[in-house]
Amino acid sequence: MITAHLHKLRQRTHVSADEEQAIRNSVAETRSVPAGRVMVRCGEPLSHSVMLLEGWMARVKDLEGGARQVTELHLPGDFVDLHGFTLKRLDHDVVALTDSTVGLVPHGRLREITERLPRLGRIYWFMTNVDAAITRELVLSLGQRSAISRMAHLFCEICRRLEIVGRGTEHGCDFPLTQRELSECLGLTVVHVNRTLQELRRRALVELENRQLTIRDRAGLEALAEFDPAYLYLDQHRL
Amino acid sequence: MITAHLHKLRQRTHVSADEEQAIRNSVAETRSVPAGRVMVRCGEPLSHSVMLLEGWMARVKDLEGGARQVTELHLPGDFVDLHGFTLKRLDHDVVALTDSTVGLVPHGRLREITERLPRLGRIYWFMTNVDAAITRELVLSLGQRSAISRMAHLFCEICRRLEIVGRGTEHGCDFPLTQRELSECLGLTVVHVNRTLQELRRRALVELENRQLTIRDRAGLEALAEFDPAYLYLDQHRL
DNA sequence: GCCCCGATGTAACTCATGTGAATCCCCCTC
DNA sequence: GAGGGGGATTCACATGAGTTACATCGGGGC
Repeated sequence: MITAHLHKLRQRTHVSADEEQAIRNSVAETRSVPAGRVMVRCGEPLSHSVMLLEGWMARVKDLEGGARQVTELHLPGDFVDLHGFTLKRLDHDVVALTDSTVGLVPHGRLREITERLPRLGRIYWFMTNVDAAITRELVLSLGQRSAISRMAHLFCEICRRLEIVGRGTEHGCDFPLTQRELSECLGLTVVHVNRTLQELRRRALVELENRQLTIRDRAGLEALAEFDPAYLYLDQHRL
Repeated sequence: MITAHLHKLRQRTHVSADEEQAIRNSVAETRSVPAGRVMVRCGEPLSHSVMLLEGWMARVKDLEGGARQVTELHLPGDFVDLHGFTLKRLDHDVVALTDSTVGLVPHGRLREITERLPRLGRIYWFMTNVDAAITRELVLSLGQRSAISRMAHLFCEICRRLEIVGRGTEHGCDFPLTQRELSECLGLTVVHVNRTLQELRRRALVELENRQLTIRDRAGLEALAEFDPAYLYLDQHRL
């Protein structure tokens, strides 16, 4: 269950047996979460962090008029609120997009890790910095990329991130979001998401049907998106 | 010189005498940097982090066609690339927007801090997480706020952040960006920045002249922006 | 088998923002 | 004080994306 998380870490750096044991011991409890549930609520005091074992979640920020923006999508193996360990409360909600399974990690255990296994502490610091890099790339998308390039970029990113945890291939992956949720990720309206999706299909780049993403022309898609995975920091790091 | 940085930290948490000493000792060298210089270049291997002592800098990401997006503005007291300590290379450039002074902090000394002063390590982890929160708020702006609300939000944020380090008041602050740079922060064209600026002036909310920002109606500005400073985490934290 | 309801698909029209110039205005320099 | 250059401003026009309104599809409940 926790293997996705370990895959994700080992993609980026060595994890010793000691460190792996500490990670396993850090999960105090696992829980099922139904789709739609608010897993972590904006502003509430936090005493543990949530490791996503199975399913998809999203960090969302709302505006008064009802507008909603997804700030980051979370896939199996991600900590959805590791930053909550130092921040102690979040500036956004975390909601389950699908039925999910999570592991709860008490902040006390994370704190011990920073005291007893400073290297593992740096690994987790690193992982929050990778989250931040993903968010910066989204800023670039929202600020400068056209709707179609933006959507292409999201597909490239998600598929690549799923590959790492053994849930996607170069030809596609599960993609359980509705067009409404997709629109909240991309800063577009549902109608325009629909148009853009059709344009991607018309250009024979991707197909999205039945919550399944099929990539027909990966090179073409990545070119359209100007996708460069460097910001995911997928190579090995000394930490 | 380093006082802005200490102010910024002490706004958020207690810093002991020991910790303060470690911070002061961490700066190996100070340097002057002219406006326009690329301080840290995307992708280059890093061996130290840069603390901004005086002046403004920006993290920028470029697209092939020449489009450029600022992902975060940096003010005196900020580390511009503390995340580089764990990432080892950046996914963006850092450029000086004004003549600046910086302190260089070798990664070795940061590493020692995580080993010998784990609490100070957590404080710095916390600070990178605050940077990430600022970036998330920008995602919300770019994805959902209108041009005028987006610009109002930026003014609210910058002024508040400058107040903390003693360089702004509730009535305004220095604002040395050109309209082009402003457009790169907001994901707008220069022309539309100009229009929007005039609309803000017409509504008697702010005035921007001679690189000086004057806030005429703070409550009105914050309402227009839906500005809630919670995401800056300005209260005291136990770390 | 039928009804609901959410998700998806389409079309027509509107509007915020982008494009591409031209002009103006300082401020600097020679 | 003539010339130059970057920034600011303005205008006319183009367009990508939003809005509104409806039609269709498809699965789940009864």
